[in-house]
Amino acid sequence: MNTFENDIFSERETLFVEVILPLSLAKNYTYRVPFDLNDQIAIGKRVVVQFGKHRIYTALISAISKVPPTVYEAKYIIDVVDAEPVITPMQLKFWTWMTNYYMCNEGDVMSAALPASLKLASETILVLRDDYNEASVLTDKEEIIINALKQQQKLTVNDVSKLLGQKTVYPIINQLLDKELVLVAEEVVQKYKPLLKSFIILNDFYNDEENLKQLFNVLEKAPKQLDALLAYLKLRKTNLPIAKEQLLAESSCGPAALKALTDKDIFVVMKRPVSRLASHDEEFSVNFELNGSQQKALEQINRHFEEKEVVLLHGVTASGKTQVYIKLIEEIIQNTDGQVLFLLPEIALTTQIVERIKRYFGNAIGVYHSKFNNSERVEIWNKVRTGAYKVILGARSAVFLPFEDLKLIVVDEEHEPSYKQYDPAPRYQARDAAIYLGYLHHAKVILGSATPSLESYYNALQGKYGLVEMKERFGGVQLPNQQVVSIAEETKKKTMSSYFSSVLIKDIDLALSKKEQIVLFQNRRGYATILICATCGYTPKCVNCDVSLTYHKSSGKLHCHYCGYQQSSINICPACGSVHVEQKGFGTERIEEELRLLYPDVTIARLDMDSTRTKNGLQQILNDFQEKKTDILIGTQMVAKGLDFDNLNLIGVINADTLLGYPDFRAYERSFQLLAQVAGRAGRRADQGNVCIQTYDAENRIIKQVVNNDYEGMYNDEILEREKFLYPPFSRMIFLYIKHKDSHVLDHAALTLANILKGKFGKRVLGPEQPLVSRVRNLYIKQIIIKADKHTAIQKVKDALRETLTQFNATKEFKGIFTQIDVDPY
DNA sequence: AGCACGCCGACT
DNA sequence: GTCGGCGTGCTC
Repeated sequence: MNTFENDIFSERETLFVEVILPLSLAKNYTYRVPFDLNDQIAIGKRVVVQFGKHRIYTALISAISKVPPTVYEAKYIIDVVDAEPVITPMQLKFWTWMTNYYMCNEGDVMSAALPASLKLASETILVLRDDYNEASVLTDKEEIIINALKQQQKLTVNDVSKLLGQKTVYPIINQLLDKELVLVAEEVVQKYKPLLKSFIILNDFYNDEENLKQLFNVLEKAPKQLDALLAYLKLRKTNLPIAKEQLLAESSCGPAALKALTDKDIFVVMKRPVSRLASHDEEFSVNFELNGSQQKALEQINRHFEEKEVVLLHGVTASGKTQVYIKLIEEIIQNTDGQVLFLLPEIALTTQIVERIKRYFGNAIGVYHSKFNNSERVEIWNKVRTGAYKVILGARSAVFLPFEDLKLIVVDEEHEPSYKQYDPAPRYQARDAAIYLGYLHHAKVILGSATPSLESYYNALQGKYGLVEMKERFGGVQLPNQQVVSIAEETKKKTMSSYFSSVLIKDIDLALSKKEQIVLFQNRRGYATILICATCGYTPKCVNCDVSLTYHKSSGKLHCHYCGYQQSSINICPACGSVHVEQKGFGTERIEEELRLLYPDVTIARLDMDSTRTKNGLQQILNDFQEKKTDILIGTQMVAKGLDFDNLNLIGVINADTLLGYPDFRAYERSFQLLAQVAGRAGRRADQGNVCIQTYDAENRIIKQVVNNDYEGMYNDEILEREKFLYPPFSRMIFLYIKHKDSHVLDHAALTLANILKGKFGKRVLGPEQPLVSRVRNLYIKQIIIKADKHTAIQKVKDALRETLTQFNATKEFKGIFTQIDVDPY
């Protein structure tokens, strides 16, 4: 770079950079580059810029130009943060695609993609001026600030606010600035600090044999120090750096002796950054054999990969898909230098599958998910970038990692709804984004599921994806024996014991007698769903949202699951004064309680969002179950995901109807997937498992298809419905949410907007409708749906929609209206 | 996302 | 009068 031409270039040219700010802004901003930074800027590097009056942000350079902006004067960038770009050109392409496809802002994508620590924090800081003039006349408040500054050198704006006990402090600060008493210093803090560890090195002087001998003589009188030296010399033979605590552990000396040696300059302490991540040094052990159907599946996948980019692996539960993935990954990392991305639903990442894969790939594997703290995430980020990690196991956000050379992407449980991000923007579907990421890297993509999403299966049948089926369970284990129990019938015969049918009770008794474990599934957390007054029908509702409050017995409070609002429970109906307030509906907590009454001597645990809130809560509950400390585990959807227990042979579904009744075109597909997934947990080892599904609607076709393991039947029925009503995969959907605090203003705005859109897109526009929850956090919500059939150019629709919204938002009448777009809202 | 500016009601 | 609340618009 240091050619003669470049030097001229860097001194003479005035350059401008377009930057992405980590904010939800509709466009990017242009800054001017000071001459002395000219040779440091590059696309993908971060720069420090001032944005607005006082805020300092780290922005990312997305383009460099020599043309100054015409309508405004660009501010200078303050500094360049990185020596090398942190974002690759490939990642920027990926961001651009995501911005366009999901109709969000580049800043949204940047916020989602970068670990928080790579975005620098800024705080506006006040300092006393050097030439501070004591003689100035001060108001009381000014004096408070000045005195505080004298004591502690610097204050943030926030500090001042607290100090004075008032919110509006800018006028006062401005006065101080005007009087030339204080200065505003912007301090950008790098949040990420590598973990430093102390290492001990012997002063080079003593590497000389003679000098070392003399040292031994000198240390005769200090046995502890001598011991430390001997331990050091012994450890040094391993040729590994010697950590301070390691030396302390190896020798009988204490920190005092070590300090003495350091003070005498015999030892030198060096601080070096080390990895925060526990490393797994186990050897690769990949010598397992695939069974016949797995081997066949592997061969078919590889054959499809010769001509197709994406293959759908449809394998029944417990068919051993994971082993097939492992072989595929192994082929990549043994034969190439490339990387593999293995996507999993968040919940599955904390469980056994991760352990299993770690066992095979040891140190070359990185795990990335939301429970890691920032420092850990940056480390993983860097290791992906340098190629130290060959395999990355991650939840949906792992698609943003800086892959160098991606060769294969595995999307396990590809039908999982958790691959979709709902809030905030970017509202992306990680499975679909992964396919695009694969396209960018020329990597192959494998989608795996026992119950593929209708779209993926449709794409496979259409020949867009390769299709590979595995219909045998691993080790020839039979599919569980599934039975359906009609709650209606048992209620009539009065054979129900609270929520449990006589059939389920019998099964539980049998399993307990055989010392087998049981999982009961209820798709609802909390104790009772709602409280209802038996006299007048009053139900307590959330003050901010249009939903009934859920009663949680453990806290004794009513909770809103949408905004987190809580209030104490009621015994007396506030509407009519009646004391007959009853609980209606039942969640996991209530089932646990009822079950304890029936089985007082049995250990029962509960697995749901409430019982796993703490960091290790989930792992603890799962470990207890694994170690057979728990007999019965009651859980929500969480129990359906990726759990694999040897001794689990009975699964009870308390009430399958709650799933089926959901007013959504995907309700049946989702119910099938969930029930099949739950049922698949039973009997994964030698014995045939048992599944007992309780329902009011025993004749429902989905229930029958679940019992018969009839995925194709479900697919055929559903795909006809989808075609008839023009739902995906026969159309593309865009949801538009319109929000405002006043319901009348909202109604009017939504209607107007819908009419504008109908004028442009005709009958493809549906609504405005009232969504299921029509008010959240004090904002009323309306929904407009755009359904574009397959022959519509979706990009044109998006362009037109964006234009319409820009115009709409600019209309005076609709200024306060808040719109949100969700592309592919599923 | 912040933060200033402007308008409005409340209170020393 | 000033303080604080909230709505609105802007940031290269």
